[in-house]
Amino acid sequence: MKGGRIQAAWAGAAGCRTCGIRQMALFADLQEADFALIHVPIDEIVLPAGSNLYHLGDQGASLFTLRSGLIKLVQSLPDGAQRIVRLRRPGDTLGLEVLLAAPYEHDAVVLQDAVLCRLPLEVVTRLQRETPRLHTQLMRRWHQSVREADEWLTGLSTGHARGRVARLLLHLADIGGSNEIPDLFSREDLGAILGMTTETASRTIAEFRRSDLLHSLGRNHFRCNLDGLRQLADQA
Amino acid sequence: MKGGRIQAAWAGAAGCRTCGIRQMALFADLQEADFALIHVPIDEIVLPAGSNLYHLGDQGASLFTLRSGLIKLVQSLPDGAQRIVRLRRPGDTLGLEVLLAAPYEHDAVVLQDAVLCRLPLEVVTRLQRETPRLHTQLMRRWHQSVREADEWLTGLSTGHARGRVARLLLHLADIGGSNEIPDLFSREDLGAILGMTTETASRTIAEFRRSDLLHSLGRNHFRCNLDGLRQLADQA
DNA sequence: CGTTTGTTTGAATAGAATCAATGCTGGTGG
DNA sequence: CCACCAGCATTGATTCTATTCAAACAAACG
Repeated sequence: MKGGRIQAAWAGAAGCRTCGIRQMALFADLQEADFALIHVPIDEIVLPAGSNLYHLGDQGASLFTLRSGLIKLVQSLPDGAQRIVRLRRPGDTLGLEVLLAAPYEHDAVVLQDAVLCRLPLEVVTRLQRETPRLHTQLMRRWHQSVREADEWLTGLSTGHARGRVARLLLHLADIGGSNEIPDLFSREDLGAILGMTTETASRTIAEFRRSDLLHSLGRNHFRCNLDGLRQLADQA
Repeated sequence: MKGGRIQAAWAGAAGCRTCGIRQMALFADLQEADFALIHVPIDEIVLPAGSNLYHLGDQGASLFTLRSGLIKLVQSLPDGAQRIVRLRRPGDTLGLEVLLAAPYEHDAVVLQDAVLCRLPLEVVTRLQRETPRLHTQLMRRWHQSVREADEWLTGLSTGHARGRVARLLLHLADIGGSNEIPDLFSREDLGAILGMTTETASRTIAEFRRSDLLHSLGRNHFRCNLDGLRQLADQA
């Protein structure tokens, strides 16, 4: 968890035109002619869970589109504690800050085996210069980051532990589109998302299980009582 | 503080070309020719402290540049509590979300008498379409919002009350460029920024005063011991 | 001058952090 | 195949912190 450099396995140049997730990615609105502007191959990167895509402070020259898997963006506090600031899911873009010549602002750590496309800065800036069709998508991505950040602040960092955990679970269920939450996070990660200790996260989950708000389906895999959680989320 | 509709006093069309704060605002990079693209007058709006620039959920048709004053962006929680999510200072842009046809995502409440320029959506979208010189500034603004949001999450919503208050005070001093903090916030606002009760905010400030970390210069106007605060901020 | 609004302070309670120990699980190597 | 080990997760006991409810105070305002 500490060491972590990029353990990338190059998996060939991606075919953006025929990309299966393009409609949900940064290049969604590009048209046939626009692809001619891409003069550099778009690499595909495969990273195992636990590895790092980039580090806070690195001066990067690439953005990334996450094709599959799950990545956490982490910032460290002065006292050494860590806080997970956002999650990136398939279709999301990582490293937008390099468009402003800024270094990466987080540690990007893989939670579930990830496949990404590496978009060289020059490709994106060129497209940005030549075609207006990238602008909207770029703004959409920025906007989504801001929205998610605000939501984490108000929903996941405010109020009592029970309410925060409940809201996170609902959020995850909502994303997954069912009332099941797959084995994504360690208790430590839960704590780092919610700004509480591992122990409190564990205790709260245990309490939810006893109150039949959660039902274990395996290691950290749950089915949840959405209505019950919603009630907690809205009050506490 | 509750009522609040826009109590705008129209103060004439602003002359963007000769604007005193343009170099720090959204239109910083525009050139002479670009201004010809602005076919609608840019109104100037004056709002007194306590009034509302816009409300969460309003379907807006304008962005705003804050020329002077201070504005808080507030989101309400399901249980009725409020959380201040960001502050906007002179030079900042408000309402970027309307570029994506989204309704305003916060209540924008004036903390210090404010003067703003109202930028009609059509003006900004036209400039965006016709000149590349707006793109960088737009991205800079989005980027700054994300950065600020992340900073609030890690710095102001994590750890003990003392550390959070200390970090906020340092942040304010840093912005002001001195070790003095003017009378900006009520205790209630401090609580809403830091995610704690008014009482805890009050107690913490009182404690800082007793420990000579703060020295009262008036109502809520302080001189602060930066080194002492830094020590608290880094550990707690 | 009384009234309102915001601040401070107090006492009691509830909540979360901390410190420490135990349990569980999956992986490794004998 | 089994025994052991390492890494999480859980649980308990205690301490510390923040919230809550309530009251006193101060300043600002009509």
